[in-house]
Amino acid sequence: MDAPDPRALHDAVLDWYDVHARELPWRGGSATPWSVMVSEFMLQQTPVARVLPVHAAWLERWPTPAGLAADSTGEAVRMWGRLGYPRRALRLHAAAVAIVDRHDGAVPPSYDDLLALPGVGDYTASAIASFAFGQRHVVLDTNVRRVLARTVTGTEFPAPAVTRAERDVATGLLPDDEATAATWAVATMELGALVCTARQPSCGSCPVADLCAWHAAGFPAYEGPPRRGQAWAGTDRQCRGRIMALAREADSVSSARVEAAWPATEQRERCLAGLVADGLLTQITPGRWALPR
DNA sequence: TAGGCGTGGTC
DNA sequence: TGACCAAGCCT
Repeated sequence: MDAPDPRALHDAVLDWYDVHARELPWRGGSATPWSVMVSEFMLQQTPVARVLPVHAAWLERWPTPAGLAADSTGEAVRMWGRLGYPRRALRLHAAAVAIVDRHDGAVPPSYDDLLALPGVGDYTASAIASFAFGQRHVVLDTNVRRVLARTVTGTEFPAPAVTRAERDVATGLLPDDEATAATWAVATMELGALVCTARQPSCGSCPVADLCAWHAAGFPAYEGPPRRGQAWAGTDRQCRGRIMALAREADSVSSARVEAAWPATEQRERCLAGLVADGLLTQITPGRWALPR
């Protein structure tokens, strides 16, 4: 099965998006670049449904990068709530500070300037440049990678890490026109999020089912290397999460409370030290911790 | 580059 | 019911 005709793919995906796009607060003409940027940080590994309320509260409190930059990192971590990976809150705060310092408080439109910000990698820089500024960029997130793996390459899942060949495919498929390219980026992501999903894709209602190489090949099962699992029970991650939950809920936390939450001494001490080293926690007195003031 | 890093929902 | 998954980044 050959790769589908690019124009047919474009037309089908763009037409589908025109009808089925979700209305999200960080989309549409009224969304500011800052709103887009905040959403991209929050959506790194966190589902849309959980991001929505936190994103709204965040923008109400800090409508601009300068507002966040003027507040403490601890407040950012507290507002982050239970989105997970709280270091993202730290990085978003640091990015806001950098935007004030280097870009007069305005989210920069340049991919390179965006990429230089803390917590911004290739995906996030491309996404902000594309979604907030309408530029033409390859936006390769997990959704787009899965859509291209299936429709173009004919495999159920993409490789564990982005390959050169994969990037070439995405680049070759990017529409020439800037505005169309930006819509293509968000439309392919949306298709992956709503239809071409990881576990039970809705091929019956997919606009490109008749163009899809994986479909044409009879849905061959994934044969690549095993995909990375995430250990959880008993890990440092769980321990750190437990401690951070305590710290978010109170002005400060005693060592007795931490000990009750995580009895294993060695691991508890290691995680406490790690959280302090990461800037997520401060030791305010011997045996008492708090979010950074 | 592989592994660490939160949290909760789904089937 | 316990894997698997969710708009990744950093070291």
